[in-house]
Amino acid sequence: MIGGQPQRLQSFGAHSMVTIRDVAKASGFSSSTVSIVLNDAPLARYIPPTTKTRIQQAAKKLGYRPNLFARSLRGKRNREVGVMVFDITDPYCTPILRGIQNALYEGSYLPILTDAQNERSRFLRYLEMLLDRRVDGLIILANWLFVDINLLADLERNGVPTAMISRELKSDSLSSVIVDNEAGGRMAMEHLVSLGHKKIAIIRGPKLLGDSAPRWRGMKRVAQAAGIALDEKLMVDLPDSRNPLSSFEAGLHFTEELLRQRKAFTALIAFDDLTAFGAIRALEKQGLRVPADCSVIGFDDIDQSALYNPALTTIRQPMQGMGAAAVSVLLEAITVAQDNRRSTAVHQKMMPELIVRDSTRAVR
Amino acid sequence: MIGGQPQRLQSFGAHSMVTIRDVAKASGFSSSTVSIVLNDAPLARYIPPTTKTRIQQAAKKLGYRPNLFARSLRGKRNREVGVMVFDITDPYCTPILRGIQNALYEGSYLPILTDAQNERSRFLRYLEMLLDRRVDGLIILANWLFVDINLLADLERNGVPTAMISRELKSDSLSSVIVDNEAGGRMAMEHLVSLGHKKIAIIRGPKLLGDSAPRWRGMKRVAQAAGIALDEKLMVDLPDSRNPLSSFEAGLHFTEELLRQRKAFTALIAFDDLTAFGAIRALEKQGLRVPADCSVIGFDDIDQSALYNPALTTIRQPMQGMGAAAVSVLLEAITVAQDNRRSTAVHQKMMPELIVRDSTRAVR
DNA sequence: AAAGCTTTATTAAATGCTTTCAATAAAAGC
DNA sequence: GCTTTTATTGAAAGCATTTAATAAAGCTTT
Repeated sequence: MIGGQPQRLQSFGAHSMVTIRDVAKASGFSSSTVSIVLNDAPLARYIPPTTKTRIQQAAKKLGYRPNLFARSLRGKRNREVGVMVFDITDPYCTPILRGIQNALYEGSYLPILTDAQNERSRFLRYLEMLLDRRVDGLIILANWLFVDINLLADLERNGVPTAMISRELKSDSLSSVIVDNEAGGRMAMEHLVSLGHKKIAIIRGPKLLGDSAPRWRGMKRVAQAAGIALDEKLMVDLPDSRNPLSSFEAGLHFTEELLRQRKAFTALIAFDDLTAFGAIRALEKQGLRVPADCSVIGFDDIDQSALYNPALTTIRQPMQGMGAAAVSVLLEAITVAQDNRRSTAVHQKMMPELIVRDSTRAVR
Repeated sequence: MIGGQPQRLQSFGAHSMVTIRDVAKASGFSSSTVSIVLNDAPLARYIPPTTKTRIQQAAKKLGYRPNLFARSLRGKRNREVGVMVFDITDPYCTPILRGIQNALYEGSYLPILTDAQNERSRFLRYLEMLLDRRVDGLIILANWLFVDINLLADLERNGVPTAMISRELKSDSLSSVIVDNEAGGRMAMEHLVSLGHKKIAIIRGPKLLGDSAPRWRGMKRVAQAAGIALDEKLMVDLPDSRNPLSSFEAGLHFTEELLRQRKAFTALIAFDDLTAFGAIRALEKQGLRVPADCSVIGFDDIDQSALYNPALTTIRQPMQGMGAAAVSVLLEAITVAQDNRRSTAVHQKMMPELIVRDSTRAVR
């Protein structure tokens, strides 16, 4: 036989360069047929089983793997999704990423992860890189403040299907998945009320953050309904700072402030778990025991809250679920976009859950 | 004009389809010239500035972005790196990911993140997907047990430049970056010894884990040198289990065991920070205060250790640095591979650092 | 000043690999 | 004998990069 291919060890070297032509040659059919068979394209209907198996076997023997560059070049899709995070060190991200990962895996998509490190310029640079790569879609984990109007406009303009997690959106081209913050606020307050607390300190979120207001609203409603007068002196707002690691420091600082005022309180609602940790640190520093002298409740239920000392009572966001939900919304949008239909954005709100642990207790 | 292109709004839709031809047409040169100019290829030397600027301006005006599929198809490189993690919820990962991300960013590479969720099958599937995508390189964060011989062989065979973090390797095709575990063990023990502790409990790592032995060796050496007799009764090994979240539970459980034996100890060295948290929980449950009644020291310095209650004394792994180091080793290997030179693996060992916080104290 | 050689400037065409459309050929059905 | 259905394929398209080739201009040399 002239020009016989040398036997080659399967998959030696960099996923060796077996092309569709090689399979064609080896099976005795044209590359068109091979492509049709291997992709089970519509035309495969006309191809007899014998041919199919012969091609499949040849492909297998050679260890053929289609070149995805070529495929994407032709087919305009990628099976890659850009996942943009503002600060990957934020423990809030991790379970969401897990959820995203997992859901993408089901759909055989791969995530390109970018971590903006809270820098706007990085975010934009990454956005550019991802669009250059023609990702099929974008998931944005807006765990930070400056997802402003301009940014949203940029995102809407690029026309890539996009789902945003943790930021309430009205857009009808960008989808969103958020937790029901108001319900969460209610739950926190209800829990404390049910334990008999009346003098409740509250560390509210930064004004600029969309989560802050609804949580506060939820708390207020419940307090009102229970006939509890919330004391403005027992409340602070976290600053609109940009460093989330400082949540802890902020909790520490503002709790110390509250203590300094010597206005008594028996419970404290923190904006999130890290803030709660800070609050606990401050209380213990003063010699106050949690929960004996003061109950503390957080928000999020990040992984370490269960391990904290004391284990933290908190409002759990279904983070993995939110990640998964974002993916499913996105994949839907992607298929719609691929059919050139205009997709309409979905806005999903998920229920939080009260997790009672050891940092809250009935008032004495 | 027959068949004239309809005017199309710039960058409308998905990063519109401006090709190099369009730039060629607009600038009045051929696509070859455009390519040469825009990439500053060797031949650009012969191209006069006037031409260059004309082309650049045209490219800019049209908002031309080269199609990376086409480029990768031709050039065989991707500027994507696969980052494989065994369990993204392990807090140990996060700072490493940050380090990787950051270093890749400098080199204009993008990471595809895969989270094997401690399942071998997922890992293999992901490996396949990444190789299909012809990533330029692979970074593997081996923060879990079963990176066994077979797996390593698989990795060596595929021929893609690879750097492994946190697993000691002898391979001369796979590079590795690890912490100097023995030094870490020494530091932990030295610290306790310097505080006057003599009765020291130790929760060692799982036998199967490469980190365990050297850490233990380090501790032993220091104890020996200081004339301290380590009591086998005060030691346990973590089980070779597969769920890392159970680090905490394991710490809790084994510390309770130790306490049940009623063998006195004034300090405890935990295999890692999560184990230390568990140990602290167990001690406090018994009414023992940390560090007043017992000092506890961890290993890793994950982010939450500073926030823990009490703030944890620990041995810090330079996690961001390790991530960055892995990237730099990898990028080096990638360029070598691209020149078709045979790359030789690099094995880097980084120094840990003692971080003294509030969980250790001089013995009474 | 003509011929020959370099250097400069530009491009046509080939390459990378797959998918898909239109076309052909053969077989089957009426 | 003519239309469908079945089976297969050539060629085009997708887009950028690179090589080899061409063309023009600039220098030497005799």
